[in-house]
Amino acid sequence: MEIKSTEPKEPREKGIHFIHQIIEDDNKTGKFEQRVHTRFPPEPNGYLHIGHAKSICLNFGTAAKYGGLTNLRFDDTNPTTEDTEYVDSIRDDIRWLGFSWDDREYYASDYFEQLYAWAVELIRKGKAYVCDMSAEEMSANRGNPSVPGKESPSRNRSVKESLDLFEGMRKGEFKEGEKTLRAKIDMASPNMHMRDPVMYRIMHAHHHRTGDKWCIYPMYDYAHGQCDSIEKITHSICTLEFEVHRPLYDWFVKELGIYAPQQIEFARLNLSYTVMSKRKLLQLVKENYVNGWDDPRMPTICGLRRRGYTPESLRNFAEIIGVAKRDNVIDVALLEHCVREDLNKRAFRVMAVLNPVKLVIDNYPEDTVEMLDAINNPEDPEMGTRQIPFSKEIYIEKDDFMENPSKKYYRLSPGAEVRLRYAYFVKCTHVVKDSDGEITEIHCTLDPASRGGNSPDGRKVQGTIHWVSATKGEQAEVRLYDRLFVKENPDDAEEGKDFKDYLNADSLKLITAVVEPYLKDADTNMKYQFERIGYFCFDKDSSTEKLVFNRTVTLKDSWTKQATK
RNA sequence: UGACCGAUGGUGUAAUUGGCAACACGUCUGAUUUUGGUUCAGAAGAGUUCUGGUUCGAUUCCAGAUCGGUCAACCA
Repeated sequence: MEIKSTEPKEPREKGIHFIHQIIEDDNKTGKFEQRVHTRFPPEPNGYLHIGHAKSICLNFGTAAKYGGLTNLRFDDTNPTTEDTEYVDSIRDDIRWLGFSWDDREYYASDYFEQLYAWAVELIRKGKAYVCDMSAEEMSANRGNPSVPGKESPSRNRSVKESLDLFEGMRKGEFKEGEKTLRAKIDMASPNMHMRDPVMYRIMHAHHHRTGDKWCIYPMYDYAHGQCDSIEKITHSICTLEFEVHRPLYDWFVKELGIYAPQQIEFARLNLSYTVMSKRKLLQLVKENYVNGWDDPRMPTICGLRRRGYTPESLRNFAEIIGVAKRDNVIDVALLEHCVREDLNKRAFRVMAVLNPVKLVIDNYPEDTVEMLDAINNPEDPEMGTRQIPFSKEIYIEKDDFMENPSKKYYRLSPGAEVRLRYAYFVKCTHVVKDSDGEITEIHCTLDPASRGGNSPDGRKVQGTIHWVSATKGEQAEVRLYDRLFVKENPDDAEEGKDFKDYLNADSLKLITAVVEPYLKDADTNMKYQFERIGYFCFDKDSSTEKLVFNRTVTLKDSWTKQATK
């Protein structure tokens, strides 16, 4: 007799990505004594976008997975572009996403003194020198990938002289651009970054943290690896474009003989129908194509938040898209799927009519308002029920009535019967039109026995439509957002055009809707589903006189898809 | 052009590290449904850029080619 093995299959996790594989290998060999310590290193010169969210989730998520820590480190080595406004927004965004760096909030500028001392050390070792060349000269002498560069005349000046000049640079004895400190590596290297890269430049600029203490500032390449080293970072995760910088990153650490973190590069996120570069996002804001960094059409974290995205949905998105090294374009439909999935579970259902037409129930008493029970979320009974006022005159969507319906249309039409959600079955008797032939009123009779939405005779109706009492409903401004661009890749512009030529003219539609009275008490922390329409959130522009809702995303709609076929 | 990196359905990511390609999104059917939502059942869609090599066997290893990306700021 065959004995079935009850031995469970090795519960090996399938499909872990290459970065986690590297970490698991390192943990096996003990390369970092089983430590995992990452960092998220934004430059405070702009707002974070969903691409950064991917990186944040990767860094914080990786550390959490392997029992390690993540530092937040502001890469503030260029005082002319950076500002505390950005520091604050970056902190908010990371916290909102759900991650914590505890008290490990660092700044590259915290290490300026140490970086300076190390630079002096490199000069002493003959590995760095003060260069007199201007930016133009330097560029002209750098050569190109196939032509080696020319060495600077300053390259062979004495250690003593470089030391004195570097001190003079720090003391402010030179004008901006007059001198630089350069690493002495190899002007003939096939890697352009190794051709005596600049380590320090002179900038007589006020720094948002160090004030006027310094007039020389380290370059990214000289600062980043050393900051990682000081913080004992194990895996320094960055995007692909820094791959060619890695030899330089390793060079500094090696020449200085200090602790060596490992830089690992992954492919940045690209999303269809949007742009991701800081420069372009800034342009959209500056030139008023959108209303600020947190415009709900922006791919910024604050924009997505205002749009109604939840941290959970973004984290799940980051998880689902994976991490690899090949260039990728993620379909926005996947992002939308992630919010829908999350909002379906948590959104409070309400009824709102966005494009109203009046429906009059002829056999219903004039002055009666009755309260009907409605379920707040069929996915979560714990969210309870509420009452909705019903009256003789109500609003329904224009789309939910058709005078000459097609075969598969099962909403309201002359002679047809539908269910008013949570209310009654109604049958259309006739319509009233104005002189232009526009329908102004739809008349119905209701079946009193169907109160609540079911008929005792067991009769079925195909369609259920939503409605709002004409007398008890509230007006609200509803902002219907759609994708910002009409082109899948706006960066891929035709001759003579640029990404702005592909802006979607209909990315925002403002309408006045009528919503059920419950929403008078709406609040910004709540997520709503306007039944049969989409997910919406309460916008901060709301006031006591005006309710404002943003459409996060529509519901999936297999009807219009079929109807427009 | 030189260095570095990459290439798997429409999109993204996998494939027990050499054992006859899986998952998700999207698309399409159908069922259920007081949301044409959700849920459920199912289908179509790639033979892994190409050419050789190693091997009983290659998406995986090797060589070459092709295509794509990144890099020539005193930006990060």
